[in-house]
Order: sequence, then C-alpha cells, then structure tokens
Amino acid sequence: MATTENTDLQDTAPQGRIRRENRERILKAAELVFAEAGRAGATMADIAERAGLPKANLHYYFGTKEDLYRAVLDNILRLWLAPIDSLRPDADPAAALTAYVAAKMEASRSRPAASKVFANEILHGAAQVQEFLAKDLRRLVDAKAAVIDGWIAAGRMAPLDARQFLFMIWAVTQHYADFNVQVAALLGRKKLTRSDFDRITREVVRMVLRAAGLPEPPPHP
Amino acid sequence: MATTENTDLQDTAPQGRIRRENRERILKAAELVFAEAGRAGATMADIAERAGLPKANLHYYFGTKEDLYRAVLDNILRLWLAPIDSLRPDADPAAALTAYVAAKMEASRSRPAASKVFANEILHGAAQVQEFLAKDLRRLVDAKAAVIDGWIAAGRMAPLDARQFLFMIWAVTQHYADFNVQVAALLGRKKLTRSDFDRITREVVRMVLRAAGLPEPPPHP
DNA sequence: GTCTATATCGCGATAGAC
DNA sequence: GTCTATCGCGATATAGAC
Repeated sequence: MATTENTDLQDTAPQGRIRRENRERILKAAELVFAEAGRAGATMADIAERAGLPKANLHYYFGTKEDLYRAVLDNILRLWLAPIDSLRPDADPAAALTAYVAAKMEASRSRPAASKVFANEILHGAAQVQEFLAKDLRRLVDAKAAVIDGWIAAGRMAPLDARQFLFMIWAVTQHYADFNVQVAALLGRKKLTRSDFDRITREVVRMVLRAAGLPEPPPHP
Repeated sequence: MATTENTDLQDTAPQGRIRRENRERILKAAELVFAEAGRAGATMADIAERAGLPKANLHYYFGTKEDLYRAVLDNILRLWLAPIDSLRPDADPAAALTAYVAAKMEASRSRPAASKVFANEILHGAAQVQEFLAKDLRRLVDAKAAVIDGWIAAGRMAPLDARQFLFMIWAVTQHYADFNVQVAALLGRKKLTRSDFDRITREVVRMVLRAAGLPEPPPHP
C-alpha cells in the first residue's frame, strides 16, 4: 500500500515507523524498570539498557524522565479501564461479574508490571493522576455503582455497598499482580504459572460471587 | 531500679533514654517519608528534617540508609502479624473473621504509612523480606489455612481455598491503607474519617462473611 | 536521527570541631 | 553524643560530532 501522510514521492515512511517502534521499545522497557525499582529508583541508564538504546535517545524521544513516566502511566490507565465495560445494566450479574473478574485476573497475569507502576503511583500520593481519579475514574465508578444498585433493586443480587464491592474486586485481582512475589512465596512456588492463575481465578470468582449473594458460577455463554 | 549495663555508679541511664527516644523519633519519621516517597525517593535529609534532627545523627544511630530502612521494616512486620491470632481452631468462625477483618481495617486506618512501606517493599521484589516470606510467613499461613480447613471440614463454613481466602482479606483490608488516596478521591472525600472507616469496615466484614458462606454478622461477644 | 562525552547537581556518607 | 562542613559518587540532562 502507498503511504499517505508524507510530502512528496517518498516510497515508505521510515522515520515515522522507526519513531513509533523506538517509542514502543522505550515505553515497554520503562514499564518494567519503573515496576521493579519504583519511580525514583528507576534510572534512565537502566531503561536505556533494557531497551537496547543509548541513554541520549530516551531524552530525544521523551524529553525528561518525568515525561517518560507520564507516558508510561497514560498507557496503563487505558489498559486499566477497559474490562469494566462488562458491567452493563442488561447483563446477567453473575456472568458479568465472572467476566470482569476473569479479565482483571488475566491482566494481572499478563501485565503485572503495568499494575505495579499504577499501584506505586497511588501508593505515593497519586500526584500525576489525581485529576484522573477525581474526575474520569470517579464518574466511571459512579456509573458502574449505579448499574450494581440497579441489579440489587431488581433483586438480582444481594444488597451491598456497590463502591466497596468494586474496590474489593480491584483489591483482590490486583493483589495477584502487585504482590505476586509474596503470593508465590507463600504458595511455595518460584513463579505463578498460567495454570496457577486459572485455578486461583476460579476461586476468586467463586468468592466474589458469594460475596454478592450469587452462589453458583453461571454456565458460560 | 538500678541500671545494669553500665560501668560504675551512674544513677539513671540518660544516654539509654535519649538513645531510645531519638531512635523512635527517627523510625517514626522514616516510616512516613519512606511511605510517601518510596525507598529510593526518600532522602536522609527529609527524614532528618521530619524528625527534627541533623542528618548526621541518623547515620550515627542507624549507620546507612539501608540499615534504617530495614529497621523500619522490622517494626512493621511485627505489627503486621499480630491480629491473625484471632483465627483459632476453637473460635467461632464468624466471630473470629469479624475480629480479624476489623483489626486489619483499624491497622489500615491508624498506620497507613506502615502498610504502604510494606506494600512498596513487596511491589519491588521483596529483596529485604524474601526469607521472612518464604519461612516465617509461609509457616504462619500454612497454620492458619489449616484452621480454616478444619472449620470447613466441620461444616462450619463454606468450602473454599483457605489461602486465597486469606489473601483476599489482606488485599481488601490493606487496600484501604495503600490506596487510601484513590478511595478518598472516588468517594468524593478529602480524607477518610474514622466514621468512614467504621461504615466501610461493616461492609467489608459483611462481604467477607458472605464469601465464606457465613451470611449473618454475629452478635458481638 | 543517532550516539559519545561531559556538564551539573543532589544525595549518602563522613571528618572533625564542639 | 551532637552538629557543621564537605567529599565523592551517581544520576539527569545536554552539547556537539557523526
């Protein structure tokens, strides 16, 4: 296919391609290093080494370390919000909650570093995401709490505080990312495998459904 | 009483007193600063300022920054383990779980910084506490899981994976310390008050009991 | 656009007067 | 035992050749 965005008769768009690929490599490396060492403990040299690029390139692409950190966080917030769409008024509560918990557990399994960077940000005061929490996320929580309240009003699940119930789901599912080192140590594992996660996910779903007064896992649709 | 550890006939132990008080002040300040800024982001100058002492005194009392960090963590681990004693084989499951969750929530309310320092340590690989996790804490979890399994075998609560159930309790209760900034923002509060915690604790207890198949909060003993 | 070499600064740690 | 002044390292950031 012909490239569309350029001035003249350049056949490809190598600079755009390379820019994007390098930015992706840096963001991926930065997510891992920020997760391992924390925001202050992470060094530009570590990130550069893991990305396979010289330090100066990081500054060329992202300016300062803080700019890079914000870019990593922005990526994560998008990932973080997506699965909650399962909770819709017309859905079956047990099925919707099962899907939501399973999606959050899968995110904890496949992107633990993302969860850790976010947890670290909140832990230390959420300076970079305070507005996001107070505006966007609060609006989303209000909306999803209303969905749950609707289910309760219709007698489709047990009465409970919808917000605390959502916080419980977040706390439990993210625990398996943020505290994966502890969980593995306490289960006598070196590292949690995919089948560990499958088994744990079934247990977590069962406990969440029971907490909501929905004892039986639904037959999957 | 006479002091025992000294050379001659010193009447009191003023140096011991001052030592202890200064160590306490430093540890308290360090817990707050490590919680706010993370292990790497915390500076000895910040800790000294908050403790109201010159930087050099911190090194006099604790040697290195790492030694100080380990001392803070040791304090926290003791605090962290205490309330789980509620879970005893002969106790009533609902009452024991209620007491345990309430104690963990009270710890989250009164010492959020302690929980945050611990969370931060685990989040970034648990380098300082790996042995503690793999030995002491694992043994403790095994013992308490056996208590819960005993309750289940006796038909006193619903069948579940006792370890995941314990992790759920930790995750949920510690969430209100580690993520207190997020929780407050999402509830539209500036800061969570004691009465917020009282109300939330009742909700959390209810959800935990339901997850364990114990629907009714027990009349308190 | 890429990378080496370096400027600059903040922090941990300590020497040494009191 | 306490505190001031300072050393030295390591990290961010950039200048400038390629």
